[in-house]
Order: sequence, then structure tokens, then C-alpha cells
Amino acid sequence: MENATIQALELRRPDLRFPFPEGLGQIAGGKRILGLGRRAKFLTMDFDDGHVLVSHLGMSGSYRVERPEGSHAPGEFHFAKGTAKAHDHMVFHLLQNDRPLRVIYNDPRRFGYVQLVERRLFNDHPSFAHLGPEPIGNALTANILAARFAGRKTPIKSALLDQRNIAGLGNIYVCEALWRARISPKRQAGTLVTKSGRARAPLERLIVAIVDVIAEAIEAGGSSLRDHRQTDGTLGYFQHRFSVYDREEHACPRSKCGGTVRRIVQSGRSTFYCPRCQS
DNA sequence: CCTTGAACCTGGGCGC
DNA sequence: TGCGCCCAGGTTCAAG
Repeated sequence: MENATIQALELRRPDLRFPFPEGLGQIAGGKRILGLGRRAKFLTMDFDDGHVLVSHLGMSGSYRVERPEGSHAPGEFHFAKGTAKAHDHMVFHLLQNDRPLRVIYNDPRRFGYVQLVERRLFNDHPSFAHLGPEPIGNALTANILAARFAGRKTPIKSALLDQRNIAGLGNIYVCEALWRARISPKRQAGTLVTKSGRARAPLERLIVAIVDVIAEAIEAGGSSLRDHRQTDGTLGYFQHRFSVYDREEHACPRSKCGGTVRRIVQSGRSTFYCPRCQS
């Protein structure tokens, strides 16, 4: 996608979760895409005019890439007919190395949204100013989380989903990381911190578990559920490796544990855990 | 400031 | 077949 130019941005409805931002449809006209990025669960597309298109996939959104089929003489490209799918809401018509390319945003549930922000104001934008550190890279340490959790009575499950504490974790990976670290999702976040504000051992384990879960999920190609696909259309396979998520009443996979995975509801979200080995 | 719960919107699965 | 209900990957706002 880098070094592609936008020939047109096709909006196939007026809104997603929110109305498309003012001026989004006019973003075309040969603007160059400098690069793609991510912050927490927000995807970013940097343009050469200093703006960033920020998109969030909500719960059901996805991007896919389509290229013209077959071989072709220069200047003669054609896409397969009838490739538009239900819930294709936004289509980037791109030109890359003189070849056309389509990038399509699809979102059945329309919980996703896009924003257009100036790059220089990105870090001060309300959506991004209060995000916690990224778990991958070297930005996150146990003591940073300890500082955030000190004195907090909220369950550790809820604290990990709170993007102000740590960026980018969703319900699946929080459940999986807590199981790996053998921490009960109901445990109060503050109990993972010593009186002097340092991380206790379980919190140290939790950091490792979070990094491992994310690394393995990326390695496996994501956790796509149901009909969600990667950009080439194949399914993500991390879902086949869940230890507790969506495995209510299954045996806890930890060696010799013998417990049974349970589902509870915390802050309106399902939590899956093993009451036997997570304390 | 902290915490919880509802709202946003659509589709799939299930029981009746 | 159809209807109603519950559930779902997330964020944000209001209220206690």
C-alpha cells in the first residue's frame, strides 16, 4: 500500500457508526499514501498532505485487497465482475506502480468508524491522547502497569480491557493472558501491586503472558471468528488455539489441573476462565 | 476520580 | 417458516 496514490475514495453509504468525516470523499485526486500504521486498535493511513485517515474495525469490520485478474497489456486492467459484497462500505481505488488496486472496508455490524486527523495533532486527539502503552516493543513494563493498578478495586479483567492502561487488548486476548498467568479475572487490580507500588510476581507473569499471547496470535494469522478473513481471504487460525475463550464447560487444558472452564459476565462482557488454577 | 451500565447496529443461532 | 430472545470481536457517554 505504501507509495500508492488514491484515485478515488468511494463511500457507499453516508455513515458507519458515525457519519463519515467532512471532506473524506474529496481525499482522492492523486494523494499519495506514505505508510500504514496502528495505534491500539486503530489503523492509520498517512497521506502526503499531512493528514491521517484513522479507521477502527469495531467488532465486525475488515479490510480486503483486490487486484485485477489475469495478465494484461499495459493500461488494460479489469477486476472480476460482481465482486462487491454485502456491507462493503468504503472502497479505496488506488494506483500502485501504474497498476490499479482496490482496498475495501467491510463491516456488517457497522460498529467501526473512520476519522480524518492532522498528523501533527494525532497525539493530542481525544481518541488517542489517553491510550496506554503498546504491549509489544519495549514500551510496557510491569512497573508501569503497577503504577496504573495501584489502589484500584476494579477487576483485573476490566483493567486490562481499559485502553488507558494498556493499548490494544480485546476480550479474547485478555481472557487468554489471564489464564496463562494463572490470575483470576475477578482479582482486584490493586492486589497485583505491593505497598511500595512495585509489581508483584503475578503481574510480572501477566506481562509475559500478554506478550506471548499476542506474538502467537500474530504468528498464527490472527483470531478471525466466523466469516472474518485475512486480506487474502484465508481464516486466522489462532482461534483453534484458545485455551479458555469460548470454551465454557471444556476441561482446563493446563496439565494436571483438572478444572473446568467457566463463563462469567464482568462489566457486561463474557469472561472465560478456570476457577481451579486461576487465583 | 472511580466504577458500572447502557447505548450504538446488525446478523446468527436457538427455542418455541 | 417465523418470531422473539440472547449473544457477539469495542468504544463512549451518562449517572451513581
